[in-house]
Amino acid sequence: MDNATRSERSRNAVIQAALAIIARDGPARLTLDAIARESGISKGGLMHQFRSKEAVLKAVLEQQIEHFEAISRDYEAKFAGNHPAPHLAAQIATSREAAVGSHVAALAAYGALADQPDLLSASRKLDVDKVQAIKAEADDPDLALLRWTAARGLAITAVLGLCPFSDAERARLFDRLLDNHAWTRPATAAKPVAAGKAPKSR
Amino acid sequence: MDNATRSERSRNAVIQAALAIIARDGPARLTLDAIARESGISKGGLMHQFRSKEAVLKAVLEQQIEHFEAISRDYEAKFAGNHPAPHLAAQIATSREAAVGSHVAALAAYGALADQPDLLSASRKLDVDKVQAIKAEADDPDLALLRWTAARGLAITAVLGLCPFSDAERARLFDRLLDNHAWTRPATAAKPVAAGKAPKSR
DNA sequence: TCAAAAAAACCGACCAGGCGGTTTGCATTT
DNA sequence: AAATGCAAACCGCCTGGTCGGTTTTTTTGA
Repeated sequence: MDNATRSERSRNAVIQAALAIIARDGPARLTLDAIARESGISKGGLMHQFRSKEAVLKAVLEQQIEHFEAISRDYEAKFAGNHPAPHLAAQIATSREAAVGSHVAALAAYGALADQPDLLSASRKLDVDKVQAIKAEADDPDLALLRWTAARGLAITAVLGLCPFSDAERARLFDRLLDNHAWTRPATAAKPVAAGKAPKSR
Repeated sequence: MDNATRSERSRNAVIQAALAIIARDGPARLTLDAIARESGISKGGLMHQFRSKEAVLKAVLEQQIEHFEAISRDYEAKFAGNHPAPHLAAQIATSREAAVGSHVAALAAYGALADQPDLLSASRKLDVDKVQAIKAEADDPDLALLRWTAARGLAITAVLGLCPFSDAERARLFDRLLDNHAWTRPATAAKPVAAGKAPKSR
């Protein structure tokens, strides 16, 4: 087998093994030996592909981020044009996916955050862009941001097992968040409540 | 010194030490030896007061939960009577406090969640009650829940360092969440979007 | 074209340090 | 004198990471 694809295969097996362990046993049991065992690769091989455990974590996180970025892109494409606020809708829909899927993503983040908080800076950076897009397209930017935040909160709490809502209730709330004409800007509120920043021109 | 108060003092010192370590070094560095060192109590003494590390974690979490419960009660008292939705307002205000304070609370939760997810069930149980109260007092229950969720999300992401907003922006969003007359129910939406559950009588 | 050599992928035993927890012994309360 | 609170040395396990050696692929150069 080709050398490059060999490495690729191994690295991939490692990432999948790590995700499986996190999903099955929790982030606390994600050890290098466990990863080696689960992936069928020896520890030496594992350490050849990833210099350290942190490197493995990083790869896992990047994979998960890319996974949800892809979903996000799909929704963006789907909503573009025929939706009054496509970016917002796409992000809410993506959060909904994160909330229902196997909760691996944030549990991985969890494990990472405990040791290396900066591994998540990448994710936050992506969020900044999305926030920009949501603000730009919004009639009432703060309202849009809050809808996004609510969706985010719903997803994170669900993944972390902190969500006090039933599945049905959560689904209903996501629907409401997505239902654009349930969120018309109240006539009285342009409302930049005292907060230094000058209200953006638009 | 009295025996009971001596124990009390020690237990308290341990909890404070644990919080200090989490805030300063992160949850990963919260070891029994570190707690003993930081609190000035020997490891033997520590293990005499707490049977295991899990017991320490539990005590720390309970302390933090009580801390925010107290804040919550204060706001409840403040808003009761003179506010159209006192419970909701109180919870949003409490979340705001959590977002600005030192981020110890959720980092503690973090450390706990990695090993013992059930330690947080207490917190979730309290949330269920709050959700009930918010629903009961609301004109548009789902809207109220979403405002609560948004506040929650804002707080959690801030604490975890995942919030893409600036401090000023976050403050503005909290203000908006609290501003009750910016959240009138849209005329068109009673809106129980298809979701099995019959709309509660309330 | 094809060995030979270099490099890359891989293996699995090994190790040092850190960790949660125990034990033994002593001082102070009850 | 019994019990409680505390001290400090100690223990075994687990974990991340290393190391010498083997196999497989790639490069070299005659």
